Amino acid sequence: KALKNSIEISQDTREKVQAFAKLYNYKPNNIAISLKNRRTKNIGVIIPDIVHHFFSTVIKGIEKYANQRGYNVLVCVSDESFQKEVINMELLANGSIDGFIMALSAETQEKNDFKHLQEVVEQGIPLVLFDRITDEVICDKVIINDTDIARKVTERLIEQGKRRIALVTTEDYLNVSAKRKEGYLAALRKHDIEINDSLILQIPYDQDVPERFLEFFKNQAIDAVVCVNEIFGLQSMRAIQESGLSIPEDIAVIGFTDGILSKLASPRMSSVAQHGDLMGEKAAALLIDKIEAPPDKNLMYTTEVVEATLIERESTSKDKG
Amino acid sequence: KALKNSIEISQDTREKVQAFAKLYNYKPNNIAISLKNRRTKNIGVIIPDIVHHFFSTVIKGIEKYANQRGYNVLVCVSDESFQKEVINMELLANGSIDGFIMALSAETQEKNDFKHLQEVVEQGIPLVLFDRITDEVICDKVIINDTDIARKVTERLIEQGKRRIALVTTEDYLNVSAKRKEGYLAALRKHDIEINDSLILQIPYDQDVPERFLEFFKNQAIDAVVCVNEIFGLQSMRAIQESGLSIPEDIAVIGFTDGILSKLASPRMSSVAQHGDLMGEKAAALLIDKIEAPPDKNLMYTTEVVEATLIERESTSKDKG
DNA sequence: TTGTAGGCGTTATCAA
DNA sequence: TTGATAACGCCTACAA
Repeated sequence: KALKNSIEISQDTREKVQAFAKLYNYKPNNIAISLKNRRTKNIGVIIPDIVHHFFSTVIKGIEKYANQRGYNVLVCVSDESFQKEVINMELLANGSIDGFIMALSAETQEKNDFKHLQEVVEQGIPLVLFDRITDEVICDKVIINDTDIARKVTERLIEQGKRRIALVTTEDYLNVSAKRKEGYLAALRKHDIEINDSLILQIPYDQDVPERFLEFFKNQAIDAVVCVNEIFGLQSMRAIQESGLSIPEDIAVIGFTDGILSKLASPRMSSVAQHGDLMGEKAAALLIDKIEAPPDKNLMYTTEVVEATLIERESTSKDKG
Repeated sequence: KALKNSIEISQDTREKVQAFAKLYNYKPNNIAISLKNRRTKNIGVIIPDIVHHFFSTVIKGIEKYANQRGYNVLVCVSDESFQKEVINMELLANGSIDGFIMALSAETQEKNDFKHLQEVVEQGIPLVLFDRITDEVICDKVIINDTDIARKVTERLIEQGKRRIALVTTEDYLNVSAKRKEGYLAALRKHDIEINDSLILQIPYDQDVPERFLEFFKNQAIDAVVCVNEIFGLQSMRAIQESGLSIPEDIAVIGFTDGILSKLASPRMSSVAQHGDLMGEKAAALLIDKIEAPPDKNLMYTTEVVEATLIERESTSKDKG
């Protein structure tokens, strides 16, 4: 009490106690406090890969917000592996953290197995999913309007007179890619443009195959391309340039994830900003609110949608049509 | 004991106890174990910025190694701020972690104030510094051979017939930049090339000023440039290209941090690989060894040097002079 | 205003 | 083999 300046204690005693504490360099032990309070003030974050700009941006957002509210962030990387995701969750769920924020690994999405998540939810541990989510787990979620922005972006290209618009994407089991593809198709349909499967290039996640890009752009007439991430965007740009075509005159390019790559590409790449830091902040806010809410009021789950925005740069022409 | 299959317990009782534990979904509480054992199996990592490719690579290495040895990783971002670094350290030092791995914030290096580190060391908490280190704190360290590789890289350019070699760097208080500059100067001296201050462009850390690059390359004869990081490398390439010069014929470019940016630039950028993942692993190994060593054997401190390597790509010519 | 006891979930120790 | 008890460091309730 003296240390906490309680008014129950005489000024005199307080000073003495505090002086003594300083003298002996006393610091309350977090672990003991955690044990006592049954809360650790740690939040666990599990992401597929930390080296990707989008995910590190999200972590930064989580970290920033969580620190403000007195929480620390425990980061685990699943490395796109289902098994690592499960192991990491089990490890942290044993009392190391007060709640989880996570994006599903590719393998988890492929297998469609969410038992580990269900279990955590049943144990009453708050969980927030972001970006790579699933409808099969009921919990708070933070996503961007993937379908919508992909549709808008595609329509923007159509407005500019583009007709043979390609899509470079990953495999469909990644829900974000699937949604972006949906938006792309919707835009084409709306404008009565024939859908052509040969204009869709599907590359397995994180596989490095420059030849496929080159082949794709060399062998057919394309006047614009939408890529579901930054790396595909840059690889497309390179392939286009190597084919002797110019950007944006011959082919316009739009990518997703507005990171450093987009800004420093030449020409600078138009890109959909996913606002990872904002997503991180929102996810952390949802999580900490749930953690700190009285146990009875924990029944409502929200899905927050962060509005993605198209940043137009030199890889698309600025004029309307 | 029954849960841990101790032979002191009869087969019969063990089975009963374990069945019961499963039935009630019993999981030992990490916090209580931590309190009892006086160790958390957590390691704290404090870095200036997580969005930089180099740092996220290091985290990945730490994370990977630490997990293998049963440790979790608590990440804090100092955001290049002295104050945040201090706060984060104090927060974690109160029993949340068994040891620290960190790279100093720019501000800390500028102020040259390391009291918070000294304190932690005095408290007996193991500490490993990497990349952004200081000689004033005695602890384990992991660095790359900055001076050496910068010298080699510069000499490589000289071998190729380059004479007016520029350097793009940050302010000198960042020890890595200072060392790289030293290596650059050493190479010039060794080959009797006059040192010209106007060939050194110094940009404050993380400041975005494309004009300065343009001005720098436009207004003087330069035939090669060494950049202390990837971003400066790309900005230089862009400025050079915008000035109508070609890479590597007119100006050869070499960057540091061999990340995605280097690989996806056009032309692909030659770059010094800092092997962040390896640095992370080594740092984690040093730290965990110290944590787990008997308290008397904790007197020797090592500085591990990871050999940086030059990855030659299209932004420098392959031939020798 | 101050001191003491009990408990958070483990594990180690010792007695039964 | 088994069961009881203390201790890790803190906080809170209650007694003095």
